[in-house]
Amino acid sequence: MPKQTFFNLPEKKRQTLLNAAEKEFSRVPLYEASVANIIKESGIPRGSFYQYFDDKEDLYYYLLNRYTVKMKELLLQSLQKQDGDLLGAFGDFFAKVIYQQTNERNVKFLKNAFLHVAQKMELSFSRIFLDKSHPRFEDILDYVDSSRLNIRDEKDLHHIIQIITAVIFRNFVEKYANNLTNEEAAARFHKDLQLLKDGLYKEK
Amino acid sequence: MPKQTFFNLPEKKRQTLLNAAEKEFSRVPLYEASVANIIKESGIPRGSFYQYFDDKEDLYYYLLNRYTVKMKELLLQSLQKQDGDLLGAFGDFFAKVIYQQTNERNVKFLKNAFLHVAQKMELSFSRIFLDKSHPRFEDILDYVDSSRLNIRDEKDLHHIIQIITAVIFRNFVEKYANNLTNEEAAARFHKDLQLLKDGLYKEK
DNA sequence: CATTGTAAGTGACACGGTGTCATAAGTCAA
DNA sequence: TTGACTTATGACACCGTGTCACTTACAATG
Repeated sequence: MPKQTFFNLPEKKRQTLLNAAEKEFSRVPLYEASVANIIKESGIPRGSFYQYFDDKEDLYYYLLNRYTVKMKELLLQSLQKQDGDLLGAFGDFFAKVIYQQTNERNVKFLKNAFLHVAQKMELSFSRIFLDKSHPRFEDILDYVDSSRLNIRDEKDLHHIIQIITAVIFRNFVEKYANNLTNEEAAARFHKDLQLLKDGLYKEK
Repeated sequence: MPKQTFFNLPEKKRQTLLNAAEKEFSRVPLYEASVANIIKESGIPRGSFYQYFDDKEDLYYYLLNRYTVKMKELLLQSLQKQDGDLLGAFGDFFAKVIYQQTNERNVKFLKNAFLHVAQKMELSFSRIFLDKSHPRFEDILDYVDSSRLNIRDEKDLHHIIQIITAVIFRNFVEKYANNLTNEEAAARFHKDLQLLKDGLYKEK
């Protein structure tokens, strides 16, 4: 978190700084962004910057957090609008976020946030399952028994693979982030698979 | 991709370099890793390193790709073992990966790979929905109509939220990575929600 | 209003990492 | 032996980070 000193700053100076930061983080992802650019843009001396923030990341996650707070607000609205229907609310929420981002800078900021994270790593990971150019194996989809799946065409199958990839990925993250035992991690993932299989909603 | 020069190297030298690289990338995530350490460890001159690789990332993704190739092999085995049962295969696969990683260096390499990516960003994102300390709002779960959901207890609800978070996150990534139109992105996400709702499997 | 103590501001600088480039060394065929 | 090409090498220019000794601002106090 930014230091108290930062919050004591006159409104205008603080805004100038945040503005310059948002500009820089919209230009490039976190690890390519530089404090040098932010202070040049905002005219803040280098020493002052480090008076306010521990480092680049400190400022970045402060900004990101402001975005997520707004998102939470949107999700809540969606939930109320949809009378507590969870998936309906998420659908509404997703649309709201993407349609509402008309400010180019916001779009780029979010783009960098989502991409930096995922582009290289998760995409490389999901390529395991979908990329036909991956060496040594025929397309893995040939081995899937589609007859048991709730799908109409190949496109649906891709959706299913995407969903499972996202979920298994998150399970790996959780296991490693929280140092779960193998048993605990396997149990959690099994539960997720069960829910995916049967559906998140009760049968009508 | 590494240059041909790298593959022309004598086996031993190449192994020494890859070994040093894996050690460094196991020690810290990609953006904290340094070429300096890798060449010090392997005794390769700096100039040579840049003869073989464009940069740090070039080498990193080459290593990561070797991991994913192994994973693809494992997934294929699981699929065959489970007679094409998709979710069964993924369950088997997940267990195989986590139980099989007994080499401490491998574990750390994967840990850094999964975490670097996700820890900060996606966790910050999922906190929107789960973190009670997030400002300004009562716990969002209070607004969810649980009666429609296929759950027995609060733990199940958390699983459901985790699943949806993973899927919506991936949808944001796809939208921004591939510059999907809002309509296309919304349609894809809607399809995912439909699948989640009804379940990935046909009813028995 | 001078004094003094505390908080904030500042920029030069030491440090460390990156990628390049001029030069040296190796290889091989004529 | 020579020439043409490929590979090896490490010194170096460049750039960004975070710190620190010093300055300035400001508020409380006698």
